[in-house]
Amino acid sequence: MEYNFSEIERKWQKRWAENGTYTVREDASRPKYYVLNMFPYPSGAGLHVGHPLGYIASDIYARYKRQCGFNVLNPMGYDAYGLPAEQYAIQTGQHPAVTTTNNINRYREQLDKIGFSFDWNREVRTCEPGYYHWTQWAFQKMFGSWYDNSLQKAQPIESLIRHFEEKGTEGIDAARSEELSFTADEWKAYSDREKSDILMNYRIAYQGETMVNWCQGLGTVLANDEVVDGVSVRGGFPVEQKKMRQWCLRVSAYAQRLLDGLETIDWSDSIKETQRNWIGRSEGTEMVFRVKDSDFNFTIFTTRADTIFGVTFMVLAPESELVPTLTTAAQKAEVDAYVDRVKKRTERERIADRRVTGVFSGSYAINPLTGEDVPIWISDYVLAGYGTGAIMAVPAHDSRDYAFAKHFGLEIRPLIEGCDVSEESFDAKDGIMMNSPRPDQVREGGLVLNGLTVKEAIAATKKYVEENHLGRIKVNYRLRDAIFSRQRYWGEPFPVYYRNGIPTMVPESCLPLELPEISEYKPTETGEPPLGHAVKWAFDTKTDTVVDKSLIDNVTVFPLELNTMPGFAGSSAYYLRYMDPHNDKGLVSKEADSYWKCVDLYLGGSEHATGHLIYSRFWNKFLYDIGCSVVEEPFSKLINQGMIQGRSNFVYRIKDTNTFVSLGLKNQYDTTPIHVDVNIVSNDVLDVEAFKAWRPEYSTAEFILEDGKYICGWAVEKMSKSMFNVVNPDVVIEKYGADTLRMYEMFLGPLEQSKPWDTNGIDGCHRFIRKMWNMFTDRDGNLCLSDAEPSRDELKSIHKLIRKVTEDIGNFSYNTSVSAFMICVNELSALKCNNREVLGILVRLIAPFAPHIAEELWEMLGNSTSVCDSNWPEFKEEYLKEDSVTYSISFNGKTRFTMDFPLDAASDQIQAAVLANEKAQAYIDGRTIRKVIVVPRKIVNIVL
RNA sequence: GCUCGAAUGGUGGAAUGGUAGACACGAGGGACUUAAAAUCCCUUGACCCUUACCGGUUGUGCGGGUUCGAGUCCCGCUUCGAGCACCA
Repeated sequence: MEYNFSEIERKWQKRWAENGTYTVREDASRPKYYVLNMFPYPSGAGLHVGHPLGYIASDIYARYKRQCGFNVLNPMGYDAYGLPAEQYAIQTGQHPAVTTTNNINRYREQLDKIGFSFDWNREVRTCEPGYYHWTQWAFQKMFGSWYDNSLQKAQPIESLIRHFEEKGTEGIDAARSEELSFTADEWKAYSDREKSDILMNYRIAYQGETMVNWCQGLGTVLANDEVVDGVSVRGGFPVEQKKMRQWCLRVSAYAQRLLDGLETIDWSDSIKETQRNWIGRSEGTEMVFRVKDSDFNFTIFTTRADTIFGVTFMVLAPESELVPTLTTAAQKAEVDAYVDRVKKRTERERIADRRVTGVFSGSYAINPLTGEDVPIWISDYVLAGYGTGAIMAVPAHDSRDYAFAKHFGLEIRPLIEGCDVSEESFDAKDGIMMNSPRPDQVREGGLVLNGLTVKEAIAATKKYVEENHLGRIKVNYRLRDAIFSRQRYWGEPFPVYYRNGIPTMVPESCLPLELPEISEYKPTETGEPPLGHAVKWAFDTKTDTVVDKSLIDNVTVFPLELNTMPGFAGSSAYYLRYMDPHNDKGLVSKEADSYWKCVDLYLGGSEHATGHLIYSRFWNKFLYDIGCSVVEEPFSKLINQGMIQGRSNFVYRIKDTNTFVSLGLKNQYDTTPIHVDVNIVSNDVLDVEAFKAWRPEYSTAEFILEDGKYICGWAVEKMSKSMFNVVNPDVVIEKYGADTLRMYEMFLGPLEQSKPWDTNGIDGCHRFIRKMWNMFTDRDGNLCLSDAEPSRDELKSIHKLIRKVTEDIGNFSYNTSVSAFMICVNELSALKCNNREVLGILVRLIAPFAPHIAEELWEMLGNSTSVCDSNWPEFKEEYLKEDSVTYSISFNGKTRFTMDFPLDAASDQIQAAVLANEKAQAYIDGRTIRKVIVVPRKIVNIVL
């Protein structure tokens, strides 16, 4: 029987589906294991060979865990809302739901061919009402919550209202947008509108007037992680800063917990570091500066309190609320002009042009330690959104302050011994402090830092500032709240209506609030988001139903929200939904959640480090606070699989001809490299006939060959259609089968590393699979197995494999385990092994990697159950034991010869035997032996 | 600028401080074959010695160090990649 992979693979894929082999249920008698991939956005281009890399890796792990006796949850679904489907809809008028469904079907078809162990009964699609019901529900819960800093936990908003009614803001430590202060009586006197506005200041999902990243090209606002270098990640359109009323999520409230949580999870250092950077915790001091000749004072934030004696000016952000207050009449015109100019600049221009600009406000602040007057300047190098939007400038020890001081001719006062500030500032946090003013020059009990190290000086200043009530120790975070509205159609609608302008939640019983049909996917003429086109988009509070907009009377029928939620909304809690995907009473049942708890192994690309992986950690922490998720961190182990890049091939056309010259000879001609479809190139050899047929203009092409072949050049580039380097897994499966594809993708290199797809090595994997197949059958293709006792060599070989593969899967080192399979099969072939027991072990070991052939062979071995339900083979050390051990004998660390010793020989016996050896004497040759080192089972080193 | 990674043959990549280059590709040679494909066997870091065998030198980005012994550990660089970035 020949190895007919297409028939075998079809047969088993069908049988798995029919038998529900991968259906999983909660089972308290078995330990659980939850494996998850980041679910894909089903794009129109379908899968290329890079997509399945992570799925294969996690499928191997899932299958392995199952064979180890775990009840494994390995689900798959689709992140179905997104911009490309909507952009396509704008162009073609095709409903995004239609294109999305088509794309999903295509993905499913491709995925099924690879032989994954997904439980498709648990599939989720973020765009389905049954799913986004719970996205909307979570949003409402966040709206109905505030964050109590003293408990470090989300609380129901009702408890805050109660507190306001009893004590006003007194004694509340809440995460908030702005510091507010009012009494219980004042609270009670506020109008509904005012109360709503005040509560927005505390809610976890809130509406706020904030600076947002507005992208004209996409017609929507974007989150910080969706903007890179001042342009949108999708489309590369310019992004500007604009003040808009938007829904936001108070992610910043969770900054410290998001940071602390990193210590408890098994993620790569680089991802953790990226998240730490993004959260940007910075420990420093807030100091209050009085304004000269005024009752006014303001607060600055600094991490270098020790440099207080080097302050020679202050700087405010142009957007700072302090600017109008601190600008003197004389400076007003100049300041206004400057602020105006800054406002007009887009983020992009600000980044591109970093020339020093600024203007003097006319006012002076008083250094709280020295009493000295320092001028207050305004400049856009200070950001309004960070710290207090105001800084104390120390040009000697901060490069930005230095550049500013040089430009405007301000004083630069060095504070660290031996530093040279004539050319640049000395920013390093080391050295010995100097130049503190003498105690008698400043206020009584003045601070002197001379002679201290920078670190000591920071601590001493902090202490002094606290004790003298000049400010306080403060921790700042760079992490901002997430902007949660998008002016787009293809997303979750907000379950919100506007009761006389006050945002109000539709009752929970009305969820899901379904996305309405619209006639056009563009913004309306009045600039409203696309949902402005929806006719049936008003909320009737009498009947609790969605009704026609024409019925809006603002008495019982109100307009519904026109924004939709961003992409990360639907992907933030999908892992919980997989636990209980058909539940219509809740996101996830208590039982399912307490059984599956959290994702044990999560695989996905590192590009989600500052987006999805922050948002879903935040989202889960919130659900944990309100008792809907049993663990605080959703993903206990994370592996970032690398990207598969394209490997492009080139042909070289001689200028102004239709003649192509092979790589090795191209230097003899003047040539232009041209991308050629990698699918008509094999091992860098061009299929000349296929090339002629590829494009009409090449039908008459001529070739200059080397050794009768046309050799193509190559380069590693992004996998993309325009480079003709996209490889479709279907094509590979057609030619080699899914098992070969799976083995080869793993063999390509370490999972976490990015690497180019290179078909050159795939034959090796395919040969290996055939070779394994041939071990089970004789020359005529008949099954030929022996029931004899396995030989010692066979057992040794197979147990070496058990140990290696078990160890490698644990480390996700799949490329080395594929090698181990090859070695073992070679060894067993050489031994002409056809032993039923040994081959049974081999089949069980390879089942996670190449499940189709494993099932087929497992059946041929006479088993009636799926190999998925077999046990993982047990490793026995005893089979690896040898009679003797070969030692390398080294002299001064250089290996000269080898010797065998009995297995249990003691080191002194070994020493004696080596020294008695003739060869050893030749190397010693009269020199004194200083030392003899015996490394058990490996080496004897004689030091002369 | 700060932070985190990485660097090994023609290529992808292996190596708990202990024989560097496993395994695979490619290349070269051979067997089988009318021929090709497929399959199998041998060689394959560089250099030197040798008719051949045997052998030797050198070798993991660069420079030091620790060690009997370093691709691996320590110190100092170079280059590449990633993240953050007027974040005070």
